Amino acid sequence: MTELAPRYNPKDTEDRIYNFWQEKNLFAAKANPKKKPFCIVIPPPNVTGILHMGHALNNTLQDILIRYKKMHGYESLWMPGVDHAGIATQNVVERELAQEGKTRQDLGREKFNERLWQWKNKYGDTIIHQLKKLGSACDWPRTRFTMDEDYSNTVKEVFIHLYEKGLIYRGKYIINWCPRCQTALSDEEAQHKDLKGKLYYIKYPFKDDPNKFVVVATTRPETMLGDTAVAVNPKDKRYKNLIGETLILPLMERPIKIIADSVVDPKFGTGAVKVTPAHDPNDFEIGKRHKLEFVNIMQPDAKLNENAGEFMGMDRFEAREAILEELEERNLLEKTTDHDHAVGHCYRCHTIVEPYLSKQWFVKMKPLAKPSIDVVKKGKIRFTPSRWTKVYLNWMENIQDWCISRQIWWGHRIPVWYCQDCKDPDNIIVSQNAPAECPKCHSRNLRQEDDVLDTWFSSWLWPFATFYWPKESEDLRYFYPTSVLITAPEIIFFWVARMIMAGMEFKKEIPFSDVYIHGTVRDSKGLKMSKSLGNAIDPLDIINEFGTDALRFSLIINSGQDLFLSKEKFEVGRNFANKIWNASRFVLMNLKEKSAESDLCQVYQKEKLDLASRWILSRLYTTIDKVNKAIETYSFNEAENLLYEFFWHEFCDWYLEIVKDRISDKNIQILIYKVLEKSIRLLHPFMPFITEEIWQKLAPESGSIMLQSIPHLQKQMIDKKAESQMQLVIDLVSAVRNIRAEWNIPPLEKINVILKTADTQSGKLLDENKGIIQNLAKIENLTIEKEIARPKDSVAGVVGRVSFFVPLAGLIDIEKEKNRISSLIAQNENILKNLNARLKNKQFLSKAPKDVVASEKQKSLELEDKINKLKKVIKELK
RNA sequence: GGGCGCUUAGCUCAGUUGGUUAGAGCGUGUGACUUACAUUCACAAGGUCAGGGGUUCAAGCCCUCUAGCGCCCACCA
Repeated sequence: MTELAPRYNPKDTEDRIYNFWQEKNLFAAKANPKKKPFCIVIPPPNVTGILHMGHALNNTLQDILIRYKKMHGYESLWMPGVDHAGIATQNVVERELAQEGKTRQDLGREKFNERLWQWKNKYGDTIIHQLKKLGSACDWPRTRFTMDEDYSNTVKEVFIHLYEKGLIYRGKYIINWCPRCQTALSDEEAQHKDLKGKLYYIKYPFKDDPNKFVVVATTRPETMLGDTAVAVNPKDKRYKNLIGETLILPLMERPIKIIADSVVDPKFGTGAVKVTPAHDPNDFEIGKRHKLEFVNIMQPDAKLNENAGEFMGMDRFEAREAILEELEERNLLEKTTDHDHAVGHCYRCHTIVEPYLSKQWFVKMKPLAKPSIDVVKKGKIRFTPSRWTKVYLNWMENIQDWCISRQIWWGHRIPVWYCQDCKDPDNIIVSQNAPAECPKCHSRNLRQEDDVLDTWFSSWLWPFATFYWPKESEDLRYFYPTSVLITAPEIIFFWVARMIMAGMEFKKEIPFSDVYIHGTVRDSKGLKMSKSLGNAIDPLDIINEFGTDALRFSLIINSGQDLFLSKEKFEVGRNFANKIWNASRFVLMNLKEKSAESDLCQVYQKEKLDLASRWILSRLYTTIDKVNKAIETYSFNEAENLLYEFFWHEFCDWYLEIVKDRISDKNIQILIYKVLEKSIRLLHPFMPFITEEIWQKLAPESGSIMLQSIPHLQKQMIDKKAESQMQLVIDLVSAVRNIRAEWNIPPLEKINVILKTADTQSGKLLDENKGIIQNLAKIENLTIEKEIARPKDSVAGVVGRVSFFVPLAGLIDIEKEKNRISSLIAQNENILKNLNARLKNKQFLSKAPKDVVASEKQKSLELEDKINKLKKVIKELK
């Protein structure tokens, strides 16, 4: 009754299967008091997102858990959504505009926003379609967007709450400024990269004696135009008596004072540091302490402004060169040395960011951090792998205030209005909706804050805002706190930590109990895979060539640490899928008794089963048990290894081969059917498409595989005795095959094998499984003797307590055989020597646990027996 | 400057709480159209577990030092 092609073809099945799931509404979940909830909120991909390997890994992991938990009886919800990704999206649309020769300013805020929405409506679903290609079992009708109306209201609500609590403030500070995106960034959004830079030593002459100097060292000479002091350490003897003296800032010819401040490190550079309060966070603090002037020399696009004198209009790096040239001309550049230092880069466009003085909005983080530190320390939220706990805590304990305002137009506009008539900059009106008038002067001339909020200021609300909080709902009560959050390491600060803080602040509860941090996807050289590096493997290409299940399986089996991927690595998954397919094909081909299922209980009576069947069932249930445990501990690669090993190397390589010649036996058919269908169910969370396709052939009447349960663990089927007995059979077959290969006996040429064992148990066991052994090792005649001399012209081996001989008239080379056996003896004697030394050691005997000692003794006896048998063989070899 | 991770077969990696003779996949070699699957099957070769020191009856695993690689954080201009 086979209907299966000889090869698995993912293209024939995947879209059809996915549609089938969707039509049957199998991804939907809702509050169900009869079941336990399991919920994952998706890390919302950017609306500009295009599926990359990181997404593929991240979402496969989530999908595995969602499907697994559903099949484990949970009400399993995967909440999907998309992030508006302020800067990234605005950049995309601005690039589009640039092609038309326009800027966003040309359009104006309103028109530009219309354009952004148009873009979103046209392209914003791309990533969702791609997630569907991956097989993601998200409850799609719930899909949320961080700029949906409800969601935006939640964001405003939260802003107002924090403002009223005194946790939001506005002020002029040094922030990270991206001159290309022309917006402020948070500390996390400025990524530090080590650059090979230079340290320039510049002479600042004394006002009173232009021939004498103080030399300062700087990496950014252009900022000297904004210097308003030179600072030295008060304890520095070299400069002590110069404190208070006046220098002339070269180029600007401005008098500046030498001041003393203890932050100056006397060991760095010359021990004298130029102070630029408007362009360096350190200097900003010094400036405040010493009431210095704050001279901003830059425009938002990093070109120098009117405060830069003759350098006005130059770009910052152009100015750097010009300034150095001029200093050199004037003989004020003492020297230049190489200097490696970390420089911040915009995480969206990779432009070097500028420390820039500007008025921004901030959230005070320390009060929010405290409860979030506690819940992790108390273990209410657990990180896996656990080492990330420390990373989280370290960041939380040193948390800085969060700059949340962005000078872009795509995002949640800050719900703040200023009265244009009050002329009081501190008169801030914070409100959900546009206020009608100024509460102080009743003027209607109000203006909303231009800035929008950091994208992460909306995504930190994700675990409850997606459920329409602050509205109460059954779903929110049922699914919150969610179960586990799965993400990449670099997202811990951006998102995970902040979600925990938001959860504790607004819901007074943790947002999730587990955080699983997966590795980074790298190429085979270890570089992070990215489009800009051109080293990315496109998951959709892999899906196209190998299939989605192959992509998923290969990714997960390589996960655990960082993943080093190359295209060839996806062959594992493809080959395994094909193996599953063909094993199923074989089973279905031979399954005549479809009704046989009803006889299952009878078949399952252990005492009625042959050894191999007891063995495969024991292996199956052991695997089920271990896979369950692996998933519960987030050891996904371990789970896949277990499944791979069991299905391929135990079920296919041994069991199916063993039963092939008895395939007409009804009970055998039932057994292979049952082992297969249980394996398919257990495999489903990992390889959803192929398992559904096969399931539809195995049990079409039952609906989708997604509605089935993970096979129930039946401990009584785990049979260690059967496993060790079967091992003897396997070892014997392998040993005979080895001899065939060793002596170049063609695979099809039948041979005779004589077993010799005084151990009646082994003898009986092997006799009972004679047929299997003969078949698998292609043996014509297998005879079992209690005592027999080595047959003439035979080679020998020892397995367990059994010797065996293979007569090979004419083929045997006595010397070769002698050497082979001798080296076997030597090998074993070596092991025995170590073992016996241990067993003679009084310390070992007294201190090691009894069972260890006992098993070592047992081993010693077995080895001795084996060596004796081998020695006997060699003796007879004459 | 702190913190973390990695170093195990030619390559990529597993290796639970310390307990046999350290495993897998790929690659390599040999053989096979034996077929549910050549995206297959059988067999094999290949490792002083980065190095030193320590704890222990027992160390790939625990402690310590060293070296190399990688990542993260940090205001040394």
